[in-house]
Amino acid sequence: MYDRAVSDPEAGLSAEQLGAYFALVEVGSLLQYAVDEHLRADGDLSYVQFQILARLTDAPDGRLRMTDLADGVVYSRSGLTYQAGLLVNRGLITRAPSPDDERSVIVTVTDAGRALVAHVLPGHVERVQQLLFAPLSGDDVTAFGAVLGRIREHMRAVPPRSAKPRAARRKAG
Amino acid sequence: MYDRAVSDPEAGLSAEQLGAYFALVEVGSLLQYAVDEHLRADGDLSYVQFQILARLTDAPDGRLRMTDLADGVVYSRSGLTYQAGLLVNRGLITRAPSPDDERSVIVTVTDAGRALVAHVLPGHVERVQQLLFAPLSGDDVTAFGAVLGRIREHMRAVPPRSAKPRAARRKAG
DNA sequence: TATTGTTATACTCTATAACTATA
DNA sequence: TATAGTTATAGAGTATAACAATA
Repeated sequence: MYDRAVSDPEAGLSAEQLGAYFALVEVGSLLQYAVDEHLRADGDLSYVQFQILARLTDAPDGRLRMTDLADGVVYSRSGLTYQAGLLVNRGLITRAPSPDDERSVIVTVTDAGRALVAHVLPGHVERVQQLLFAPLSGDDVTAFGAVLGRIREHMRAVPPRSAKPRAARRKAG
Repeated sequence: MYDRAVSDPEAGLSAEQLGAYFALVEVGSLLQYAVDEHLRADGDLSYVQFQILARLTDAPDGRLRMTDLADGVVYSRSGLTYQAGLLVNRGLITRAPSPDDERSVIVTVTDAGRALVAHVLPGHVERVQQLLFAPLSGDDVTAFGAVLGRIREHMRAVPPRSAKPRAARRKAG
């Protein structure tokens, strides 16, 4: 890769860090690509749509507020509204105002939505297995997962994305 | 995450694998997001554009063929043409037909392009350092990089993306 | 006044197919 | 006939801002 440009000693990344960074970017990109392709072909779903459905499938009663979904799926609010609209049109989820808080909208997976997740899941998992884990030993997975978990926690300590735009906007004008 | 839905024993991912997978997706996404944001703010560059410039900066004489760029940057040919067009408009690269093979186009970084990379690089590396490596020990980085490298090699053994569309199309019709 | 969500809109990016030109 | 690249075009996705409604 562009090692010479980036591993300038001044810049502050060792050759080893650099290699890990590039590998992470490439692996993440390739995995994303493969998984996306499968979900699209097998269920006509984008990865984001799959995430929404899967999260709902896991939630108690298959229900979550829009805000809760947005926090997990990384989206802007309008982006989530857009995606949710697509899923509603396909009968995979429903939206209804919350009884508790009339401002909120409760999203619920339909049976069709659950069925689609179930349909797509085996192939999804298979791809992950074959692409990501096939070349790794059990110990590798343990070590890899541990480090990633640590990084994730560290990153989470930093600002959340969906919160910033709205909150920051109001101050700036 | 959607553990219940995905960790179905039938499906074939252990809880540990699942955790690693989710962590990878989240870390990759967060890192991408942060880095993208910085490149955009500091240099008005998308990550892809930055990759193109950085790869050229590293190449001998700062020159590469379009095809070589496409292979590395994961793009469809038309997508690369589009991005290259943007960079040409900004004076960051130039395009010229290859003397060797008149079909080919040689892309070259301009001084302005090199300057922009140099301008953006410190901040870019800083983000990676702070977000990705800050919570890791030297040993962590070593282990992490080793596993990622193995995965990457494994993934590379699988089909390349930019090659498929064109090659597959001709057979299908 | 703050929060939840939608809508309108504009823009970026990507992919497909058709096309040109060279090998 | 195969390869390199461009163009036209259409579609998906995203972000911003303005908006309505509830707390």
